[in-house]
Amino acid sequence: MSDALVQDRVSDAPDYTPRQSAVLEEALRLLVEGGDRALTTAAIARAANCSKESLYKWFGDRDDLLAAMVSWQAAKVRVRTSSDMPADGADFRQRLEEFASDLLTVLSGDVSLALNRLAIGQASRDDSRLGALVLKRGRDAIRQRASALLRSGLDRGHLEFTDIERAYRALYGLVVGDLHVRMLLGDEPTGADRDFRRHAQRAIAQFFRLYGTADPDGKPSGKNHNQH
Amino acid sequence: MSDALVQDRVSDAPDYTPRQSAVLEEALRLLVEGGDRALTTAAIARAANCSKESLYKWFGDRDDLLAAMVSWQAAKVRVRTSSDMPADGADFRQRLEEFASDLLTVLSGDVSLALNRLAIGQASRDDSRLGALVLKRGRDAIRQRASALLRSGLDRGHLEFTDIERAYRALYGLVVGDLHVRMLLGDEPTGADRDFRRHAQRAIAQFFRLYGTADPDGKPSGKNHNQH
DNA sequence: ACGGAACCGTACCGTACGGTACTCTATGCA
DNA sequence: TGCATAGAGTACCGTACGGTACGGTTCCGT
Repeated sequence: MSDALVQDRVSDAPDYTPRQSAVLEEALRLLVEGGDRALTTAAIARAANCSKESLYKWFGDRDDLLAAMVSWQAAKVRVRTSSDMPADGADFRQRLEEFASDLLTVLSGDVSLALNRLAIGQASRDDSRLGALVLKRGRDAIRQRASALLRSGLDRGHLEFTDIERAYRALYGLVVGDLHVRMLLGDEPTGADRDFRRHAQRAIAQFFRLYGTADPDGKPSGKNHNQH
Repeated sequence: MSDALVQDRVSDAPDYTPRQSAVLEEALRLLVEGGDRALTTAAIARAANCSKESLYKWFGDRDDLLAAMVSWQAAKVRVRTSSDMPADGADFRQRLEEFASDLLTVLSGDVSLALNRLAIGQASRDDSRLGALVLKRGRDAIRQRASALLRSGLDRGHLEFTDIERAYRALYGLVVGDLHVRMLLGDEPTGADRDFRRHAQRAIAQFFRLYGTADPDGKPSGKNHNQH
């Protein structure tokens, strides 16, 4: 699946006209402010100053429009895949902390929460592609970035693991915990949870205690018990 | 919030008549099989062989009926809070593994997923209590059980931590990872993820590397770096 | 200046759902 | 036996939404 990265980037990201982008932007605003109930075709047309007929001409179905919203938002959020690889151990650790902090920031964003709620709410409908779309454009993109980072840490000897999937899952779990689902259910994170940088640092520290090598500059320590 | 446990147990668990319970059961079946679209008052009445008028008389509003479904399911799932506390370190570890395995089993259950989807889908509506209800009756109940376990491990010297909230969050994260949200979005866990017992064991092993004392029979080792 | 395409605003249609009212049956009680 | 209450089944109402059709306006190419 990773060998089709470039093709995905091109074929899956339809470029919308400025007008269409504006419409999608208004639709996202409506969704964030009023939830799925506010996201009627009439309301979108009104908010975007266009006619319903144009909506159907530009995006096809209503479901197609929802899908376009996901694609559009995913394209906007697409993180800068920092081209340069981390230099030393301290740098690598900081990269991980940045990733963790970014992850928390993205997941707790208004638009992300609203879109995830929408997709989850429709996940039961068998004809809905929204869930799969969010998984692909959202979570898998995040996993790609994390996996690249983890692999680089492995190659440089900052990390030790055999199964990158397990390492990623632990990383994600330590960083996010149940915060995401709580927020999806409408829980507002309380004071301590709002300090993403601090929490990211703690989570990464724990991650290093599980998968890190003792030496901050590389050279596996052999102390790691993750394989058996 | 923990000092009101018994009161909560009593006042928040309305006991439904057998007839009402049967209706709620049918409603849950409908929800699982057809999603929220299938959960119309007419469909519920038809499935439960009762009249819509009776539905409104028994449960009030439609939202009240949804809330009743959550309460009913939560009461059914209410875990046996194993009265006896773990004996030695091995026993304690097994208790944690059981908790982790149970957690994964519950979260991946049909009804749990359907109800969480329903509540999340409505979390944007400002007048919906479903999200808060699921948080309280579902997740907080789980956290209570885990917290009791963690505290017992701390008291007996199997674990070391200062902030039980952080310890719980790490535990939850290591066990669940992003599996729950993936499933909520409609992703079917692939082969390896289905083996909950194995995964639970691995997660607990990692948790012990973060919060466990070296000695399996107690006595803090001082090797734990979780506080600062 | 003319013709046409794009498109906004609105009206319209069919349908589906939440909620209510009404009729008819059965069961319990005096 | 007569009566009352509960409840099933159904018809009904208002509303809201997805989707389509139509008139009017603006803008562009010729």
